Amino acid sequence: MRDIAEDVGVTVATASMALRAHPRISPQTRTKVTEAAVRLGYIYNRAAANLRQTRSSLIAVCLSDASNPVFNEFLIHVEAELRGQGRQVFLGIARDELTLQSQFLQTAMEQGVGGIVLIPVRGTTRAHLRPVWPDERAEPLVPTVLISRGLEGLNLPQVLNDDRRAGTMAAECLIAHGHQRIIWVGGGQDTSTARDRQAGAAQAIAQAGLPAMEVLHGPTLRRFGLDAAQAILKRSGPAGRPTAAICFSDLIAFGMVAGILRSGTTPAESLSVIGCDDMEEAELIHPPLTTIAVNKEGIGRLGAQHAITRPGASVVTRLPPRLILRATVGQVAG
Amino acid sequence: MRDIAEDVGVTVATASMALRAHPRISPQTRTKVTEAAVRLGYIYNRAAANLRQTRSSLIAVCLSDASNPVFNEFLIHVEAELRGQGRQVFLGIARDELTLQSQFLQTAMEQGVGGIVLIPVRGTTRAHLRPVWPDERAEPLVPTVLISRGLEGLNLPQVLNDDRRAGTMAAECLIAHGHQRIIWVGGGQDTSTARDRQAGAAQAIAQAGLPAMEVLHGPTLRRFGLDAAQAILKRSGPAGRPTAAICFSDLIAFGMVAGILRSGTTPAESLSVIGCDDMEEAELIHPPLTTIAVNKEGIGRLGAQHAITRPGASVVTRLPPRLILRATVGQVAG
DNA sequence: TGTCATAGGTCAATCGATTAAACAATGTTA
DNA sequence: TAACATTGTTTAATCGATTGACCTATGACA
Repeated sequence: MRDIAEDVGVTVATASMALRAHPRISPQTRTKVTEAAVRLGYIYNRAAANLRQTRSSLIAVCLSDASNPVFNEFLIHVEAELRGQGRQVFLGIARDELTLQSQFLQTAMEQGVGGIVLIPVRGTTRAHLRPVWPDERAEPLVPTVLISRGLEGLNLPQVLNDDRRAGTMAAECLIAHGHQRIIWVGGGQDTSTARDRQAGAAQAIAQAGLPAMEVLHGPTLRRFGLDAAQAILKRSGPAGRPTAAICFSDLIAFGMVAGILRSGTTPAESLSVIGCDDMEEAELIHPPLTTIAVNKEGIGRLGAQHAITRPGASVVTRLPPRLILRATVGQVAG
Repeated sequence: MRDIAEDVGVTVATASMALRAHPRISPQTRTKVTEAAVRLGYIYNRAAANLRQTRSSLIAVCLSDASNPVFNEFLIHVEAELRGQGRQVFLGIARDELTLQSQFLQTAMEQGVGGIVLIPVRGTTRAHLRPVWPDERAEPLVPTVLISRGLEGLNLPQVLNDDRRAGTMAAECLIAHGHQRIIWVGGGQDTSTARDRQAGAAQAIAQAGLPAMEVLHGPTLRRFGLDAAQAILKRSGPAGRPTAAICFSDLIAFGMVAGILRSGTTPAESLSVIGCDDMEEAELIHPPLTTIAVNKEGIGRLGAQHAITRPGASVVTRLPPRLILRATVGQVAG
């Protein structure tokens, strides 16, 4: 920048203002400055600018875990929105470890990010957010938003899927197809997503007057779904086992579908499967997966916006899910 | 930092040195300073430090396209290695657009990154790298490394899979199973990955004295594989069509497998399929996919290292692939 | 006792940009 | 013609940390 100024014969201040098209600068000098900038191959130092302005165009995005592709789908939309808003992504992957997450938040603050989009690791409490939120009584140091997974009693903006509703929709879909013995596969009690979806499903089943659903908690992995499906199908006779499964996540549903095929049958005829998320591949596996679609783009984009302009207090937004009927839920005979 | 200095009763310079455990500072003052730092909730401003030091711990990582999950698998390993080395990730997703890629490289330089890991968008030339490499005769402004996809004649460090070998291995596997009519599905001429894999396969087929393989180029999408499989199976009688397909990427292979199942048959009995990449789900679909495994961790980690410490001139590293025999390749009858 | 090394700090410049306030030149108004 | 706006630019402080040069006790040695 000094070079430019010298080249044109003005001061650095003028050059700075000229480059930012400040109204106080005459058009002539501005063009001269911009030309010189190009000619000299000038590279704007955003970090220096941020330092002076004590605000930053860098936004931290922390994924609890990248092994579940659905989080990458969120990431894509968050990144798109941020870029559209002239922000940059400072990425962290917490690998489901609370300490990694805290460390990342710490470096994010050190790097001077202007906002944070967080898919929290399971078990996250206020204490783990201390790097961004040292004083409980005040607001976080920078606009911070939780997406996809909620954290209760936290007074933080959150953008979530309406997971309770999603669970209900899944159960209702199965019930409408005549299923009476339904099993819940996957999840656990340690994320709001899993808790809410399960609670929603349980509620719908209770409301329909059906026996309480069996619950099989487990990790969000294809492998778990695959093993679960095979185990269920091994149980003696169709009378002794559920006819349909609600999977906490599509990832598990994919595994179940594969497991069912490996057992030599198909989902619709032996064990109906409904997933949740509507991941990209859901319609492209065989047979195509019936699932509850989560508005990943809506959540990602709104989350990104909230990380830029702090929304009022603790706004919890829940976007409605949508039922996608495909081929893995069959009508119960009789 | 000023607050700390005042609190302890030293100058800012001393505080700075104390926090970095400079030998000139006595243990006593150091502990006093560190204590004060904790007590006052001090947050290290890495950007300011980088500004002064004119070097940065931020490393740019640019993905050509996040819709192919294999790039996310690379990302995970790159991130892990960078974090291990005390660096941070500045992420960009180019959505397969050259302009987005150039824009990202520009912002990366503006942000003052210390290195760049790039999976280049198809069609990338030196001109598109100008933001990082303005002067052709000199080195890039910061250590820059290409991973996964190579760019010819570029005098840049590259860490790649040995794609030619991968293509050869795939073809040899099919040939060993008795296949004579083999079709190539996916890819094109615009990435080194696709070109090399295809060339490797073609070579193996020629060497075996078999008729040249049919080629069906197309986008790296499940959908393309699915449609391709159905189209191939619709051709009149087994005599008139290939008995095996080499897919440019697992993603396409997944689609083909689904398409074959939708046609009411299975890969091993009607159209053998071999993929390339060995994505996480390859072993968890039904039937499990035979594929050529790419050393994604090796490439990701080595790439990350090269972006930190510039390796000698233009080092092109090709990591060897590995054949993973699973269930989608069948023996040809007769 | 005078000289010198050493330990432990302080001073002040610096990285690259931004910005409030001061200033000079020109035009405008009473 | 004197007082005042207006326009375009410069001056100098600032963001937060780092660092080479300089300074001051204290103890060691001749």
